[in-house]
Amino acid sequence: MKDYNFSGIEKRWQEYWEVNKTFRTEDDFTNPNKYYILDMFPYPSGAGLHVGHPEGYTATDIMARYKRMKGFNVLHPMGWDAFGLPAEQYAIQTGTHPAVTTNKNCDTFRRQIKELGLSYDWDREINTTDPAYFRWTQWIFLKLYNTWYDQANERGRDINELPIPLDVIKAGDEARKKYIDSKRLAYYDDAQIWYCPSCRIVCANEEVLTDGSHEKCGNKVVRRNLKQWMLRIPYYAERLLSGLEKLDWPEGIKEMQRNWIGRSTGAEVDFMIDGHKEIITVYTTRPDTLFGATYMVLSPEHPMVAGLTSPEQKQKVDDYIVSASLKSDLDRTDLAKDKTGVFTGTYAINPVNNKKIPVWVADYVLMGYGTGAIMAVPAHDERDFEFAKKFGIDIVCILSPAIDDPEQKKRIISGKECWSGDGVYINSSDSERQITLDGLNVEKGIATITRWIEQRNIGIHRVNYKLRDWLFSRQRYWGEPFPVIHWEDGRITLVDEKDLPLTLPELEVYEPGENGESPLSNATDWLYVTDNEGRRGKRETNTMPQWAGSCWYYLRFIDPKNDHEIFDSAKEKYWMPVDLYIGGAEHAVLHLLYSRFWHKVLHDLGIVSTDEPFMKLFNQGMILAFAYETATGAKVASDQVSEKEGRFIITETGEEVKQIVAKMSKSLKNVINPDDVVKSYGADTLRLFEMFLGPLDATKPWDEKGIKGPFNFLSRVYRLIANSENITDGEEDPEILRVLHKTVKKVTEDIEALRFNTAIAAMMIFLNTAFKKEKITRDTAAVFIKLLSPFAPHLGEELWQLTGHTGTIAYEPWPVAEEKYLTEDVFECPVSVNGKMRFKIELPVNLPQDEVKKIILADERAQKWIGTATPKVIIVPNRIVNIVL
RNA sequence: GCGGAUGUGUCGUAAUUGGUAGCCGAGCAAGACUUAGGAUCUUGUGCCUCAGGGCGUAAGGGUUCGAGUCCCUUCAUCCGCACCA
Repeated sequence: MKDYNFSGIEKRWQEYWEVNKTFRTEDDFTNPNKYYILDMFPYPSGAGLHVGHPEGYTATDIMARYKRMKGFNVLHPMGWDAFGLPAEQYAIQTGTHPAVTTNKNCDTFRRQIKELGLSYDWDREINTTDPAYFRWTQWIFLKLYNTWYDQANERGRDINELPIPLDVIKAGDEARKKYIDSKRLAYYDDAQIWYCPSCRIVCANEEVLTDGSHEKCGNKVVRRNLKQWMLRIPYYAERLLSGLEKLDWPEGIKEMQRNWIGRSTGAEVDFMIDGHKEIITVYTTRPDTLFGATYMVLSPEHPMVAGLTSPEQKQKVDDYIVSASLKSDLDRTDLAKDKTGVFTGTYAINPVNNKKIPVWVADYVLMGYGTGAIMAVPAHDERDFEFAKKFGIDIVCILSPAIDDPEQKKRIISGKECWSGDGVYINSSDSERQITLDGLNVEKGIATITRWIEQRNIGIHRVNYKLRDWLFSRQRYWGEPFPVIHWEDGRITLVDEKDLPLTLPELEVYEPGENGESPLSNATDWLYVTDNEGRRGKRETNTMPQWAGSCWYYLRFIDPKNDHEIFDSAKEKYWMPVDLYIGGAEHAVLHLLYSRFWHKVLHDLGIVSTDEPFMKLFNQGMILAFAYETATGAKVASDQVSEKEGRFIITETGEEVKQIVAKMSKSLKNVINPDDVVKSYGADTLRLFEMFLGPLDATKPWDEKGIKGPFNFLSRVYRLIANSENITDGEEDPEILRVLHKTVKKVTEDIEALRFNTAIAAMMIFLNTAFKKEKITRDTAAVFIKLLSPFAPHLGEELWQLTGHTGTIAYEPWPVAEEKYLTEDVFECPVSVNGKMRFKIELPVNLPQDEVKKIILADERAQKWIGTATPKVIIVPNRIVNIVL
């Protein structure tokens, strides 16, 4: 009897696929059914794969193989997001060129991935660090630089089509240049940025955690002012928001993107300043509460603070601004902290009633949002309420809350409690200015006051977004160089398209400068350039962030070897959009938002044909692992721990430890390497196990004990089908046929819905049935092998060959469930009494209801429950019968 | 605090979407075959039980002939956001 020798089988078929290029994708435009299925390509770290990687990769692989068998032309590629800090850190420590480290890591990843039997088209492999690739990343940067956003038409356009206002033209060349620069999607400017002194790197807002630490290293970041490249993503905020609606993405991810974009509607309102000529414009979502505005707050960074501060208050205000600038973001945003602020000594005039209200400076108002100034309505805004209470500012209630509790209502109206909900306005009239809101509700109030403000020309309806300009440069070596030259006369030019790629120079030292200069500033030969007129210039020394390469890689897979254009547009039209994109939820906002942004720009420029890149997105859940810690919290490596009578002890010392479930990480010493699993059980078992663990999107703990289930299953499959004495050529047993076709139906539906765990369970049920019968026909075996092959492709190929077929199973037609085997003529009808299942009775399918009733009521088991009563009988045809007493 | 999700045996999970709760697997127990088994094959396995049943899907309430599934309240866990005016 033959036994399941997985390592031999897997090696043989991996070689077969490699030699025969089984999974090479042709750009066969005659097949209208294309399927582009994509994994989030990995950063090839030095540690190699962990078992989380194969989860998503197996899911897409099953789908890809299934679609091929369904006759689709499938694009299923893999590549490397290979720029990044670790290789550069290693270079700083050892002097090894990051490219060397990167290539080594890619080799490891490629080997490991190939050992999982994933059906990628390796001819399309890409690497973001390859100049042939980043040439086009730089090319896109040129496009961003040369694009402006036409707000009227809501699309990006070539910078040469930018209309220049007359007054700018009159002001001369310099003004014209400035104006154009102010409209480009990519611009270079002083930016207040976060800097991580430990990594010596500038961080994007989104790389800084709430507690003010750098997400990469955990050390505290500080504020710096540096010249930086920025991208004007907020121009696309509205389209990034509305575009979400037609996408088949998890609701949670869409919601996170919506929150990140942070659209709000309200109004900008101008306030005159008592004794000054200037006007302060505030942004508010509640213009209806103007009558309750009892003070105003400017952000410490607001440009008008200095000018408005009275001489008596100057010292205090200056001190406050300095102390605010020294605060970390943690201190500034921590809710537990008391609000702080100082009075400027100046008063603004409330436009609805001409009342003077004090102007304060406080750091709870952020310069980066709205206008950096607010009107404060303590009675109807929690933050203002807290601030007003602390500093003894008036709290004027102008809205009677829509609540029943009379006590609470009293507190709110007297200004002792804050109310931000709906209600009816009170004290909100001014006859002189012809405005009244009294008696209205909030919705009507906002509409009324906004109209009034606009009519009086003191403000305007306004939509605001939290989304900020994207800080796009890093003081690093191992990234795409910007194709930019800064000339001695202060001008900036971009490297010509035909001179791309601009490659990285060789360096001796990778260490960044003390003040955050990039290591590239040491590359003197590379750095300095002179143009035809003898003008001297210096190359941009910043490099692009890691997001750059991953923003558009899905487009390069379409035509990865094209050396004269980014991709062939006929191929792009055929393959785009990505039909299914699977990856971790950690990229919910950044990668997916940035990609969508670039894609929309490219779409506006006519470079891509679709408005959105990823039609369906699915997040695989994280795989957690057991970890162990001692009473003092020290982590103990999993392989040093053993179980004894339900307790966990360190094998060597006998010390008891606690078992916890946590994210796999080096520090917890609980990372599981797929190589070990492949070695002991084989890749097919690993694939099956990861899919069988639970729903693809659930967070699941890795418990290797369970791997025996899938392993036994595959062994049994092999023993049944590989041993020819079990395979017959006669008529199939009707029960096997019925179960087989049920399995075909179930597996097909489950794959389509990404429910691989239940698909596997269905195949196990089939096998249990077949195993009991001991024999199956060749036809049955063929159908079952096809079902199994996307999940366990090596075994699928092997059994396909052993049952007398030649070549690969990868393009064999997917089986179809035949209805005639699915319908049965009798079924076990459950009978419940008062909703509780009591017994089952065999009934013919589609028996008329009165017949059913007659049979059921005559049954002695029913009689026992009914007794003398006259029951109501509810019949759900072919499903259940309920007797109600 | 706000937003999203989840809660079912000892464990991972399943349930034709309002119709038999616990499929499939792990673990455990008993047995068979074996020189041996961390192999293989049977069988059993939610809890309680006076053996007729009773109780069970985080807790409580509701709608329904019928609720794991729908509605309300509460609790717990996870994820994201967090002074965005």
